[in-house]
Amino acid sequence: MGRDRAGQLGERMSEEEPTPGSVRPGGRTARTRAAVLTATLDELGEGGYGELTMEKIAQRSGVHLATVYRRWGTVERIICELMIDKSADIALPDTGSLRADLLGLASGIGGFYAAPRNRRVMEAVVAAAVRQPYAAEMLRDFFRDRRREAAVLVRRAIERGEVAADTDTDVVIAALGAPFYYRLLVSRGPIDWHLAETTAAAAYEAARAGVFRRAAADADEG
Amino acid sequence: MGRDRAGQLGERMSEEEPTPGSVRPGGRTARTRAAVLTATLDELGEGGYGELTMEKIAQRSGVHLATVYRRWGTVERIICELMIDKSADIALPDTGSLRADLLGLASGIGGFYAAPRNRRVMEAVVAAAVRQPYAAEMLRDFFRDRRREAAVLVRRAIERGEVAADTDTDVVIAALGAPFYYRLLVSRGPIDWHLAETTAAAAYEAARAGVFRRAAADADEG
DNA sequence: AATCTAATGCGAGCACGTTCGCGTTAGATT
DNA sequence: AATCTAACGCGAACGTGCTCGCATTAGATT
Repeated sequence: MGRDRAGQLGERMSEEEPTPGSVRPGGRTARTRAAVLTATLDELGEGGYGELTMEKIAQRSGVHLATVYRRWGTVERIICELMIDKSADIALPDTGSLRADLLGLASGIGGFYAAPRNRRVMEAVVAAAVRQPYAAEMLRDFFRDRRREAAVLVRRAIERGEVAADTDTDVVIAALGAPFYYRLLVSRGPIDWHLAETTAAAAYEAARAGVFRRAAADADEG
Repeated sequence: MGRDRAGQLGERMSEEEPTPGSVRPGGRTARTRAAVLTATLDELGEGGYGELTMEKIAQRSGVHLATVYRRWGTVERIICELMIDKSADIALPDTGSLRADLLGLASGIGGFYAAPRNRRVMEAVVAAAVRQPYAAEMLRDFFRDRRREAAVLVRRAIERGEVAADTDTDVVIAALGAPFYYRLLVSRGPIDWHLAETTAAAAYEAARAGVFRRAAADADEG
């Protein structure tokens, strides 16, 4: 694992100076990394992104401030690495019906963000993405990949004939996820079971109605 | 004056010392305010939230840095005020059918965020909300109010008998809005006509199917 | 086990954001 | 029009975030 971390995070175009920690990923370096990421997660759990500073991370982790700056440079980079690291794989169900699969995925997402700590990490990543371009790229790519993984649910439904063959799988998954992030970032309410249930049902009904077909958005009505 | 500035810039709970600009809102004060908000909007349009600083705002607006600090204290407060100020009323259609009304509202939202400048303001507000509690409150309340205004579309549909009487109007509007903010903040792609069309159709089909009813989320199927 | 050097610890120094006190301006009041 | 004072302009000073050079440590290599 981790034998070549070059190009792992931000934009490293010029082939100079490997990121500290990328050449000797063993023993001490790994401990430092773990200590910093753990400390960051704890700090985020307590105060959130607004009160997160490099100094607090350094103090809590026991790693020297200059070391933290050398390896990550900004709190945003640490947050990005933390998210990829936590990358809590939300289980992809396979029940045999799209409706149940979507509900399972929705409850997985809901369960994940019901934990305040995970919610804080997500908030921090989004805020970081607004401020730093590389964080925005990371966020975009990360979620694109996750949607691609989840798209298999819809492909199976297509094979079963539950939804139209030209259904845009990515859009279905995006439609399933969107309400959670709206609740998380905009309306800022609790993420509960009702949200998961409603969201899954809405995505299902829309998909069944052919709303997400690639060819025509509104094919079967009127 | 200036005998006791305690608590001026922070959270203002205690009934002391009015915010600068609130006592004499006329002439010069109004010009200063307008200059700062305009400058902030321009700065956001160019560099985004990440490169927004009090000093840039002061320089571009021609207002002295100390004055900007005294009246707003943080860029986040300026951003909040800017958003409330811009409060670009997205028109609420009244076509006689829920489907067309939802499509009209969606295209209104889509058209608004298709402008990079408006998109940047929204991004900044969300980022600000993650960092500062009062910005989070403002954001939550602001969007709650806007959803309430838009809920009339759904109420009319209920009266016409298009959807169930116990349909949760707020949830319908939230479902209509969510995909835009997901696109805006997470998947970070362009906000185009197709998104508006798909989103409106999805919300409509789900509402028709009874997904958003208050009593039971999944009433009419199976 | 001896050697090499990436990674870390340490503290000084720099830069920038932020605050403060005081004098001035201009809108409001009489 | 004379007076009052909130709001503003100005520059100095403060604090914090961030960087840099050097010594030390410890993982990797032979």
